[in-house]
Amino acid sequence: MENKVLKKIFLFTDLNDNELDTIASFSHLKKFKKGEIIFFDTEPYLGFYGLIDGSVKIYKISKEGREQIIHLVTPCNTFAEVPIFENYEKILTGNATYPANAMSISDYTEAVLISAKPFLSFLENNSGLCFKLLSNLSKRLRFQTEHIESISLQDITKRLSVYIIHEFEIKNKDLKSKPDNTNYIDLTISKYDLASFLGTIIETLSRTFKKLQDENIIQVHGKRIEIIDLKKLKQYAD
Amino acid sequence: MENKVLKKIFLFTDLNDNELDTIASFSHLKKFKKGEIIFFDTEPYLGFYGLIDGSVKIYKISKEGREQIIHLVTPCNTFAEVPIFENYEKILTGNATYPANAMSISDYTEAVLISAKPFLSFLENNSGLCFKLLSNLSKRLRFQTEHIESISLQDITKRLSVYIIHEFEIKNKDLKSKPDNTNYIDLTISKYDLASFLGTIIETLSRTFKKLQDENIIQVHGKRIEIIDLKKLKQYAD
DNA sequence: CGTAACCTTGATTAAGATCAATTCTCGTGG
DNA sequence: CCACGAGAATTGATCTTAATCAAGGTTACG
Repeated sequence: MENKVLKKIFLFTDLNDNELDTIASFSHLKKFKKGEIIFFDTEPYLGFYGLIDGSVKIYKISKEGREQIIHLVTPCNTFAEVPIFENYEKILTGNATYPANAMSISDYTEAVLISAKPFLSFLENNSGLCFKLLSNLSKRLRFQTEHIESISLQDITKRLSVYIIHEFEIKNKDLKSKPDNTNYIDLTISKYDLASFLGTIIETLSRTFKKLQDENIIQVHGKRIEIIDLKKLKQYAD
Repeated sequence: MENKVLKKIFLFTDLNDNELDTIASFSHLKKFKKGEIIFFDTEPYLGFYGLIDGSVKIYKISKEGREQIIHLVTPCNTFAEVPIFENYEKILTGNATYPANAMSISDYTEAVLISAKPFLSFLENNSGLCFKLLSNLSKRLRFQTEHIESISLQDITKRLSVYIIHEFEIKNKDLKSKPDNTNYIDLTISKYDLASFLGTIIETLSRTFKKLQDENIIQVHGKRIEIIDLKKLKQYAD
């Protein structure tokens, strides 16, 4: 694998070619089609992933078959790092498992699998990387704290409003170079996955979209959500 | 502050006296009565805490006043480490805030506050500590993943059963030296807090206890929960 | 152009929240 | 030692939100 692939991963951007070579020696690129499983939460842990292209959902499934998305991974980010540091013994003996399921949710997903054991040795001599990992996990933790709060304390209208506004802000940030006068977002995930991310089911999501549309706050055209009344939407989001 | 106090904190057990002295130089002990606030989620971030004695709840509150406990802290553990690594800039400029609220929930709580900035400098020269922190945050992350799953996908009977069995197992582990033939647990938190931890309210918790009691699975005497039929309880917990 | 995946809409149900009224428990001071 | 009062917990009646069940419509793509 070429170093420029590894370098895409935020965690590795500061590494030099030598260090990247080392990591490349115990990593390999994997490709997944839409709907393909990357790992199950019962599988023995091999290592963590860096997402190069596409998107991935990390999720849990109840006995009844309902799904809750824990995390949506975007390119250049890593996932499934948690087991590496949880219990060193388990990594060495191969008794660690993944904390949740992961599935590719875009047509072409490319991810680098980085082996746990050699990565741990590498990490011992690289405190900068350690700090970056601490930062990654901390951000994830903050995000999950807010996810718990949202699912437990807010109704679905609020959760959806927060999501739309958040996506809208990300889009504006990306486009901040050119003045942007668009008033819509394009959903990057299916409505089924959006429902699961918000902790609900697709029927309820559909009704909530309709409710916001009936109140002239948004206009839904397939995957495009036009924001008619940002102020009212923000009121719902608080 | 004496080093033996700091040494109680799991994160610091491997440090030598010299290192402990350094940490002590930018830490100080604080005491809280039951119900006292340790920090609010709006407050500027000063540093993280190591709990010496008592117990602490980390929680969020909705606009309507409903509370969701994110995490229950037990002695020897740390809390509020997240902001340190999230955004270095914000720490330096004093713009970081706590991720949630923290309140003492036992009569006498003692906690050490460790200042963020000097701790970060100290950490740069101590990779062992870095690894321990990575391990701490990873465990927390795993726990929160399960918390999200539980709140979103499981009904309250299951959540309560899981909690009781978990507490029972902890108790048996602690007592594993002497053969233990007790079949009860004593709640270490108020029922109000238990409800909030399980993502519900006290009335519903009360009804769920009653339901399990009516089915002859447990017997509730105040804070003591007698387990009559562990097998059935495990069925509910799955 | 046919089929499967995706999405919407309606009717009904169920779990748990809310509101309200008591009761229980326990620490404090008279 | 008892009485008081506050906080904690229970119980009942009702309401609300969102899940479930069911049917039909749309879209996209080979």
